[in-house]
Amino acid sequence: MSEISTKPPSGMRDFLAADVARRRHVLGVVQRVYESFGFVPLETPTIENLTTLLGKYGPEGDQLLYRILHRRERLQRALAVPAPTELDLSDEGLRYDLTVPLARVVANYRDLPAFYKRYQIQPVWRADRPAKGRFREFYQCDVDITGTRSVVADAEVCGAVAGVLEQLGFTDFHIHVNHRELLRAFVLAAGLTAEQEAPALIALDKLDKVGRDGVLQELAQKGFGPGVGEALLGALERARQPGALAVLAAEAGPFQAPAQALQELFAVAAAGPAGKRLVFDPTLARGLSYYTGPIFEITCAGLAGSMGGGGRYDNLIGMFKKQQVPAVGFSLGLERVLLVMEERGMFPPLGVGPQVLLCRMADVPAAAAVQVATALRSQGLRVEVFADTPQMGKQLGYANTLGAPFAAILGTAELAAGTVALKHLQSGEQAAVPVADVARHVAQRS
RNA sequence: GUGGCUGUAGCUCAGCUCGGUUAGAGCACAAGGUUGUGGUCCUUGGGGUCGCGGGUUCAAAUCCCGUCAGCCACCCCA
Repeated sequence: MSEISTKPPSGMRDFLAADVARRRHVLGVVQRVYESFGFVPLETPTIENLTTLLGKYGPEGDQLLYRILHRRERLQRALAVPAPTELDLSDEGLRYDLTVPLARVVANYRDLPAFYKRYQIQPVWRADRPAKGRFREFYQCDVDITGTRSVVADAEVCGAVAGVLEQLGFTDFHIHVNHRELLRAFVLAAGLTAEQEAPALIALDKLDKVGRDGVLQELAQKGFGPGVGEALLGALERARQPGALAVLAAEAGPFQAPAQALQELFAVAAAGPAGKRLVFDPTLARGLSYYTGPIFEITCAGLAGSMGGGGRYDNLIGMFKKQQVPAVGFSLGLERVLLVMEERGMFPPLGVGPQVLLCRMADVPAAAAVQVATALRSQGLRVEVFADTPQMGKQLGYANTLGAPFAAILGTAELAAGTVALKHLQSGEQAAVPVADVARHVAQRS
């Protein structure tokens, strides 16, 4: 194959007009709802220094970073050393999420508001293996609040994403909630060490998918004793029972503080759009290493992964400056939302392309057609001028291809009368309409 | 990272099991069905070194090996 591949890189996509319209529809709702919560926009560079990105996501995350090669002489120098490593060859990478860039920004601009509420809608890149609903370039829609440990902030970020999904027409999503300290308490109570926490949590996260026996099997494979697995699972299953959170919150001990924190979160969130969506899920773990408190994940029937996730990360900003700044955030995955909406046909009619195709006879000067088109556009119409003058059948056929609802035909008779022959393509009805009245006619028939 | 499936025209695919005349269909595209009217219909046409490389054979889209790419399910994530 000597031809150059015309496909976009693996895991990345082109968006044609209809795709862009659907994406903009969702993004418009996201932006409107986020701003209604008082969040202000932020945009950061595509590229960050590797020192900013590395060590924030855990080892799996570092592995998935897109790295940018040194340029020119620096690359030559780096290649000259024996057995150069990734770190020798690159100094920058594509951003992996929007949370770490936010942490950098908060650490960098000391005159930001004490309680900085920012939203950010930008693409991120992960060198992951592509799958259904998973891409290497995808958009995240983040809301975060820095500078406060208040449960109000936790409830507000949940409320913002719940508000977005409701505005888009979702009725069956849930926000699973857990607490990192609660998880740790369960693991320690079952007799595991702190180092065993991570692998144990990964196994537990699969409870819904592989079932009780599957989890026990995986725990056994990882070298945990059978008693340990049973103890852990038993405790978590009890925690899943209705009212269990209240029991945990009532007992003095390591479970009390995080359980009370979650109770408070549920109580405050109940007053907002997230209220009826929150469900306590003691098995929720989440992969990113920077979470410290409550953690969230959005699930929706029929979607394998999650539509979004988030949590509290009180130590991340402190990695960029001496002073610790607490923070909490939530991220919606645009393409996950789009995937479900497409499968369910949740999009309203989205106007794409011209409303009117201006067709002209061969004996009408091009300038006259452009002049009429300009007049129509000043009425607020989306108008395309057919560039050439083939047979009228060709021009109308093209109007069909475009999906334009109207064709405006301009011949010498219409030109002299100051009208167009306005044809409604679907009904075939056609009438002589003064140029000044076209927008009104289009509005009536649309 | 693990397991499975699929690569034939711009798109969706048939043909492959049992190798054998110029590799097909539908859709899309273009021209025409007479020159100011489309969507249906009819006719005609352009377009493919059958993903790539190697092997077996007189002969490979078809059988074998490798490779690349895509898809699906796990894992993980948004």
